Amino acid sequence: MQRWSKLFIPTLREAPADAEVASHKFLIRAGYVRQLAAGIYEYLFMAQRTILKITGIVRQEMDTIGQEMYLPALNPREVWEASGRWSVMGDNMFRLKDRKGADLCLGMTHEEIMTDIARKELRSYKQLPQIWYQIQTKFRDEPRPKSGLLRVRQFTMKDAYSFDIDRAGLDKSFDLHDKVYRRIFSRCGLDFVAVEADSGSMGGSQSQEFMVYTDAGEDLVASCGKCGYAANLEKATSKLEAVADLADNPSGQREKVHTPATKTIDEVAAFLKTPVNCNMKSLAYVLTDADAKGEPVFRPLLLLMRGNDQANEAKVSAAIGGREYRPMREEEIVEYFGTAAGFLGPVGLPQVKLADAKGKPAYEGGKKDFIVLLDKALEGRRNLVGGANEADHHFTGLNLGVDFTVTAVADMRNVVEGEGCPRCGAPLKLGKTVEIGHIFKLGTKYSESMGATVLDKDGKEQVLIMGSYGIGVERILTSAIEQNHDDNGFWLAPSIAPFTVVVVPTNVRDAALLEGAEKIAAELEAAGYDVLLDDRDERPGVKFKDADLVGIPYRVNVGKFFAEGKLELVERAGAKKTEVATGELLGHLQALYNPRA
RNA sequence: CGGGGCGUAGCGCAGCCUGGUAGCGCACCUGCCUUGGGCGCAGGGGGUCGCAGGUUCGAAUCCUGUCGCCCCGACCA
Repeated sequence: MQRWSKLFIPTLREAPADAEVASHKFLIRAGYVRQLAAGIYEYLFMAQRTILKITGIVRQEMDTIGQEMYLPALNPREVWEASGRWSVMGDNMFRLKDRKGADLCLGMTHEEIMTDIARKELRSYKQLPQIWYQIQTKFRDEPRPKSGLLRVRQFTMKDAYSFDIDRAGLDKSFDLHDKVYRRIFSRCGLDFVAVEADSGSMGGSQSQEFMVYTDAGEDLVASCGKCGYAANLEKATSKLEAVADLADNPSGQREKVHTPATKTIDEVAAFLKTPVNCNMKSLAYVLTDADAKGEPVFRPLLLLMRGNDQANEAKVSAAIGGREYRPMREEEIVEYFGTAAGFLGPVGLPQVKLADAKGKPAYEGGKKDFIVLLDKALEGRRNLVGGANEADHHFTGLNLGVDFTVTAVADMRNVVEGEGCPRCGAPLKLGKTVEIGHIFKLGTKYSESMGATVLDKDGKEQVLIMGSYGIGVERILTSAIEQNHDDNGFWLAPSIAPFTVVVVPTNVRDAALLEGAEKIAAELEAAGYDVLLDDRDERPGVKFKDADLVGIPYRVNVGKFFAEGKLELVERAGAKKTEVATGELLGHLQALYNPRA
């Protein structure tokens, strides 16, 4: 039993002005955390208690399928060079030097370190499969930390890695994690959804995210209420309604038309009186690659999309093998296209082949050669309208293969709410979410680049097949708060709350009340509850407000009816008050939640 | 990296435009009072006004620089 009067729980009446989302406001107000710097937080007593409960559940569940380790956060450059991610991670990685001048970094994930252990130690297929995990601090120099604990630069992650001899083994390991993750999030009281996701810089073939719906989230998920399809917008596809193509030009060929002062797609469409969907939008970027010597090479990149569609950054990134890219600057547009933005198009652009993700010497060809990507939604379309690479002019009647060619076709557009589910055709819904977990089938990306192999039955060397699996521990807390709060505070599931019940004597100067409360608190503790006794010499109003604020799911008031042998049991979630006889309290509470059950 | 906003007591804010001894509410300390939803009365402690330069007799206030924090954007040519 803990006594509130002895604890440091610095609650605030007002939220700090720079807190926007509910979880941020309440974590500060409830005295859980304080900020040290942008994206760096101090976890005080209450937060730490909750985090320990969460990691306790994570550990208990993970131990059913894997083994816990603890790896260094301080990593030497060489290991990251071996996988090629020393450069890929860019500014997101915290880097430092030791006294000898050697490069080090702070680990942002641990594929490299785990793979390093595997390559040094694993020798035989007989040692497989292995699932290794840890619960550890990660460091990521986010471009923009925000929303309190939702996007930070230092956080706790449960990261797990699987090593198998073949694909079937990986499927099994992946499946085990899927099941364990569902149990973990359920036990933490979260309302979550598993969705198809993009693998991003992790690489690999398949990945699945675990998301919690909340407006504080940064990710969009497209979901189908009918068949259960759900995917991150970075991955989601849809069934598009067919669009009628424009008729052939009278000449049967492309025609250049004068389109003065029509810089935007909407202006062009309105001017030519054509549907926006029949206009082809040209988006110009510059992608960065490395040449054979590892020096950066810049390459113009042109995306062709339907006029009313939006490019999805992650999909584009996937289409170009994860290489970095940025919007083309104005002067570059003039240099590459010979005209200013607004009238860009693919006709007459020199092109190179798109090297695959493994292709070492990047691209051949001249410096001005383009990579041109056509969005899937434009595949098969005829007589498109597009820029003529000449001021105030567009082409009509553009046809792929006749008037222009492309390097590749790829799905790059954002799905729009209401479009058909790719599986069943029912309208898709979009919702904002927070990512709380992510599981990847990595394949051989790390084992191959770092040389992690074992001998198989035939004595043949085989590259390890890997998976990696992460849970954002603090995000379980923040998303729980986002899901369960009102004006007065929040409530956590008893499994992760810092205390399961707070016992509140309304007046500690009344010896009978205080003694009674102590007795009740001791009794509850004996029954397995984490009990907080609010023995502070404060007025009842102050105690009630604080109790409502700090996330404890149950409260017992020891007050004016105590003399008659009665108590009040308050369920924070529904603000439901029940009057119970003193002797019947435990039974009532156990009906709601029994820590020994 | 681009744009916007803000740095004055632990929290929330005023004062700045128009320079002249730094204020309010909450919180905190002492006493009295009160005890079922942030009670009342009285007294009190706490701030190099983010930092560094400059202008001035005098700077929280004006100027320059810098650091920090928050928000939006970093896609639609």
